[in-house]
Amino acid sequence: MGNEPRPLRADARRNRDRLLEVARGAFAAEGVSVPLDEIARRAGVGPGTLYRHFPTKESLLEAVVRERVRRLVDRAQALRHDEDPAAALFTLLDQVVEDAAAKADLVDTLAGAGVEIRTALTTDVTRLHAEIGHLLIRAQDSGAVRGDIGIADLMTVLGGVLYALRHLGAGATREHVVAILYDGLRTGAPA
Amino acid sequence: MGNEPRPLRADARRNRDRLLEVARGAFAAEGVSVPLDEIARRAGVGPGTLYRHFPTKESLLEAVVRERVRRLVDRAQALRHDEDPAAALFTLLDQVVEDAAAKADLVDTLAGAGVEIRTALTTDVTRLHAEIGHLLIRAQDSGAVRGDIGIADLMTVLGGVLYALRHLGAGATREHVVAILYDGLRTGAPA
Amino acid sequence: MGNEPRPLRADARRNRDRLLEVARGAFAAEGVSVPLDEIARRAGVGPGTLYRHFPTKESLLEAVVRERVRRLVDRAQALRHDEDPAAALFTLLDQVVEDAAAKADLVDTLAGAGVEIRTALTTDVTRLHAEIGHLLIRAQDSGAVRGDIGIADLMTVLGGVLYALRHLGAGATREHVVAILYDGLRTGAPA
Amino acid sequence: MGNEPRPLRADARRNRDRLLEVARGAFAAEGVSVPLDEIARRAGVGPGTLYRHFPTKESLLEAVVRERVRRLVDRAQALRHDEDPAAALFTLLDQVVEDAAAKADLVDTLAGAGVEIRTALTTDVTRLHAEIGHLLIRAQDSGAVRGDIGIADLMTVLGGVLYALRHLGAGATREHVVAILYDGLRTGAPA
DNA sequence: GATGAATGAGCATTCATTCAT
DNA sequence: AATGAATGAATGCTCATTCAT
Repeated sequence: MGNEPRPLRADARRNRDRLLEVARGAFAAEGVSVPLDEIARRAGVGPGTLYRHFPTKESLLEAVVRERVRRLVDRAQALRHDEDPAAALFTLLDQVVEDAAAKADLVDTLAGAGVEIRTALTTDVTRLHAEIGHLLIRAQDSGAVRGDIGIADLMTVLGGVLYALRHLGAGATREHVVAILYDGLRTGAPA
Repeated sequence: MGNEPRPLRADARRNRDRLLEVARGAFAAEGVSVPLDEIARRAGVGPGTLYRHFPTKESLLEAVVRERVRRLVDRAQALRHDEDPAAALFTLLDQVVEDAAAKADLVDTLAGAGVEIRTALTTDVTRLHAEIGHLLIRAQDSGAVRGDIGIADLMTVLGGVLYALRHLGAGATREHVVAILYDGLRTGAPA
Repeated sequence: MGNEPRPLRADARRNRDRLLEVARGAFAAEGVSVPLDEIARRAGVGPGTLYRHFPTKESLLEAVVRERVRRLVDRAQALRHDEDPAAALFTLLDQVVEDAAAKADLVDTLAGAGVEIRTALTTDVTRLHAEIGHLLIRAQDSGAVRGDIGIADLMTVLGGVLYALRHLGAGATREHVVAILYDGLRTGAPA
Repeated sequence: MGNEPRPLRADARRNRDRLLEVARGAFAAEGVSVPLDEIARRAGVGPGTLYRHFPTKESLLEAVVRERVRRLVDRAQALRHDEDPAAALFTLLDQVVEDAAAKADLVDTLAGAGVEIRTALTTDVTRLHAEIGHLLIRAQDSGAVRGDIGIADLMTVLGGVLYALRHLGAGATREHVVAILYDGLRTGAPA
């Protein structure tokens, strides 16, 4: 196809990496409204260079998010055949939560719904859904997780939890928030 | 003190109401970044008229959010002495959820953290917290709701749920999302 | 001609006077950029009322300025036949300076050049020029005031002095500024 | 420290110069209220470009004024040790007048009072005051200039004269206006 | 390939003027 | 005649995107 990203020159690669790194931090800390000029400045390149690597702001956002999604997909795959299915699910959720807790405005944009996500990301998100779905079903089959919910429900709730974690009110703790989610997922809740 | 907002002229009242209505919808659907000019346009008035009623964007946001908060405070107060404390709490949560389900980027901005909330709103939000806190404690005392969480945890989770409901993924249902939250709040969840 | 301002109703007269009074103070203190709404508010009337009396902002400005000009014309006329022509001139200048010293952005707009002055004022300004011109010529004829300048020069310098008085630098005094002008006008300056 | 304004690219330099030129003319002719967009338009650039060079309106004003002030400081310094102190002072005043005659609403804003002047300019203005003050004292010591006035008086009067020159009434001449100022400054004027 | 200057539509806000009540 | 709500053009400033160097 000649369509795959031909290997970049070393300096270009370096710039791209630095831009992603800076963007990750900036979006996480200040939200998606950070000006691109600012990201370029912090990365020590001109805005034109940023543009060469990411032709629109959205494409930069996408790249940042994709990275995270892929990492989660990897983790989910590693847990695919875990012996304790419920533990596997909660371990992954722990990782998602861990990963996103400190992160930001994009993670929830992503996890929340896929609302604004474009084509390129769809594949990765779909795969993540599939992997988590696999873990969910195994956990449900084991009897430890309630059987009345589907993967879409879980993903939606997860988005909400990520959002909540980024907006922990004074006096609230991550542990409590996560505990409520986990207990709500488990069977054994009263009729 | 003669300081109360004297009754508006009929046409002004009409415009103010229309502006609030449009703003409510616009903020809910598109987020707080909707241009004021756009809100004015949709309400069929000039930007100057919007300004006359709401001298800054924040004041408009505040007015929209305040309306909702006050309604919830009223509802909470009506449940204050309900015979079944747990039922009272869940009834209020139902109402919050109902109210906010289709609504808003602001409600969660509100419930989520109080991120950008100014003086005028603080009072109302504080009162809402207090009322829900009262219901929570009564429900905990009755033994039906887990005792290890505080009002801050509940408000934070609630914010997350509202967020989730606004971003229901395809295949997810409001009932399932809410069920997970409610069961997570109840006692009886396994250790 | 039926064109002269028919006598106003008592309340209208009162409003007009109050508006002029407020406008005088506001323009003097804050400059011509004071919003009309603000002037109306301070006068305790609606902007519509202001508009009824002064159909444009400029017309209000004009009215304020005209008042001052007319008072000066009256004073000049009173000095027309004074026994000491030079003293008469300097007395009038004193009065102009006195009048304008505390005043403001309009006086110099006026005195400076007539730059922005419209038809209605022209007559009054012309009369003021004529009166001061008369005093100037008498003072020149008496030998006390330099003969090489004309009324236009004097008016221009006067505008500059008024301007200077409104912008007295720290450490400068009105007396010194005026002394320089007066001495510059007198004969007897060295060749 | 590598902190000096690195040389601009040729095109940027050209734009910056053109903007300054246009701003100089516009402020001079129409006053400081000229819209920035208008200045940009006349310079043939977008408002963003203006912003790149001058991030606020005030900074543009400052730049325009600073240029003039610095030129005058230079001229004053060249006259510091002139043999004829009174001639030196009047020569500088001539230059100020010459420079500003056709110019500007800002120059007088500057000379007049320092009304709106910010930090960056303060230094230059202070230096100009100091230089003119030096010339004034030398001229006074020589006996040719009246001893009862200070530098603040002179600067204030100078501001007024600049103002007057920009508002030369019909029939008035620059020579007459300046002659009045100069003679007012000289000794020998009658008591 | 990199740079950073230029672009220009867009935003929140202001205010002289008009007009329904 | 007074009121004050509405209008809408205009302003200073921002920033994603484009393009000359």
